[in-house]
Amino acid sequence: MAKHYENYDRILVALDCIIFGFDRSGLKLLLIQRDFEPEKGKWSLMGGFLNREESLDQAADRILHKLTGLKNVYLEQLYGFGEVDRDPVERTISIAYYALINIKEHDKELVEEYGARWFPIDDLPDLIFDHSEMVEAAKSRLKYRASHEPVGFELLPEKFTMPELQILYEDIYQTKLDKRNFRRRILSTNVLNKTDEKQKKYSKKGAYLYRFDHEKYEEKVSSGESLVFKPLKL
Amino acid sequence: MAKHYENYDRILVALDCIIFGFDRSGLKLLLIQRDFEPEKGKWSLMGGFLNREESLDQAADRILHKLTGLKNVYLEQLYGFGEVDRDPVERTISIAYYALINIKEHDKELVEEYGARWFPIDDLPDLIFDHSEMVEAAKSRLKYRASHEPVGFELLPEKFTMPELQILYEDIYQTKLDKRNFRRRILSTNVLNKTDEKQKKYSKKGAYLYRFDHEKYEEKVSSGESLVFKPLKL
DNA sequence: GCAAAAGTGTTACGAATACACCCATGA
DNA sequence: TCATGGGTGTATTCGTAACACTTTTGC
Repeated sequence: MAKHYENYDRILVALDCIIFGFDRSGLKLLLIQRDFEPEKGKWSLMGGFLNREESLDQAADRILHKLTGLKNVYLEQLYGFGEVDRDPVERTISIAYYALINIKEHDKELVEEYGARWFPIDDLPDLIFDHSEMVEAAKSRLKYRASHEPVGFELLPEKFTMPELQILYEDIYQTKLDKRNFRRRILSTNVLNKTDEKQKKYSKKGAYLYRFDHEKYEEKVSSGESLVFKPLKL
Repeated sequence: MAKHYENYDRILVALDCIIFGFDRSGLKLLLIQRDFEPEKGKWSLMGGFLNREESLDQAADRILHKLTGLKNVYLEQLYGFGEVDRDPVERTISIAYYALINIKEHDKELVEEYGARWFPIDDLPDLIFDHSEMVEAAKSRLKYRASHEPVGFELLPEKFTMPELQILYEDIYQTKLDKRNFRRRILSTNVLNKTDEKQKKYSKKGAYLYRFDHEKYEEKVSSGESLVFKPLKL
């Protein structure tokens, strides 16, 4: 620690958000098209700069809100990217955050205004600066997180079917999972409530809708039960 | 992302190092006594500020070197701490790094010069600012890391005994481990070489010294073997 | 009646755990 | 000779993985 603070460099602190969404066709990322130089026209993560009077978390929230119109979404700090030449304009560091949002709920007008688009996680365009690196880090963090905590539900609507949940996990883990083993393990956590409604959009037979039970989950966690959402060994 | 960079705040970026060491008596942390206001005389992590012309990793390296005299040690970025009022002097954010060093190898004179001291991990003094939070984060990251990769060896001398290795893991995981199960699992990874030397300092019988085989480990990793250093379920 | 997706149980294997005694040596 | 820490093997349990057929219903 320094004796005085006067002689040190003040630096631009950026924040970049990796925004995950999910629908039946798979896991997706929300990207914007940069409308200014450098790298104008190229795809990038939604970002912004830290203001002196807000915390890192608040700044990330603000930036996410600006693009999606959403508040109170799952948002976790990922990593600080700090190569000297990461931004050609000026020395910056960037703290990357990743968000899990319900893809149905974001503000489509805002997204349009920003020239943003959802991309399938396995078919992303080239990104500016070190943003691809950030995305890779986010994917692997999500993998880890999803196998320890029920974050998957952040990406789903309130009611969802088992096949949907399975597609989500398969996309997160990038593997095929066995239907029977998957159901058994997910249901054995005892934090899903089966409704008697059926989702008939995607099949003739229809699939039962389930709801994640936050209270039951919190109960289990606080009673020290180690709840693991690991539908396969990784 | 902003249209222009001019109108944004430049901010002090600090780095703080959680420095782990280990000897027979357990896992330890190297702390310094602040010799300037605010919080003069209180214990704190070793820290410093990011210079414009160095990366975050380089800055962390530099700061660690300044206190320990060591280069090329295990150093991993932990988390960015960014509450508005975390430092009463001026708005700063701090990127915390944690280091695993061989406690025998650091420069004792430097450490003395800084008024630094090793504290047992379970008997730490109060720390300034948000440094206790950083330490907690480092402990849990180390736990995670140690169960997935052989980082424990970073904390040990080149040759070490099974009982020593076990004490280390017990300290990291904060549990007692079964001797037989521990040995079996560690040895089953096949990346330790037994020497025929015995360490007789701590027992009459003496304990065999082992060496970690970096090449064998890299081989296994790159051949896709999923090597797990998890001596118990957590 | 058939195509398409949803739903359901059992067996086998391997990993994790629990557990207690003998060994070597210096004092 | 005895106290101290080092070293060793087996049986059991539990979780994970592999695997195939029946159900429902819209067309």
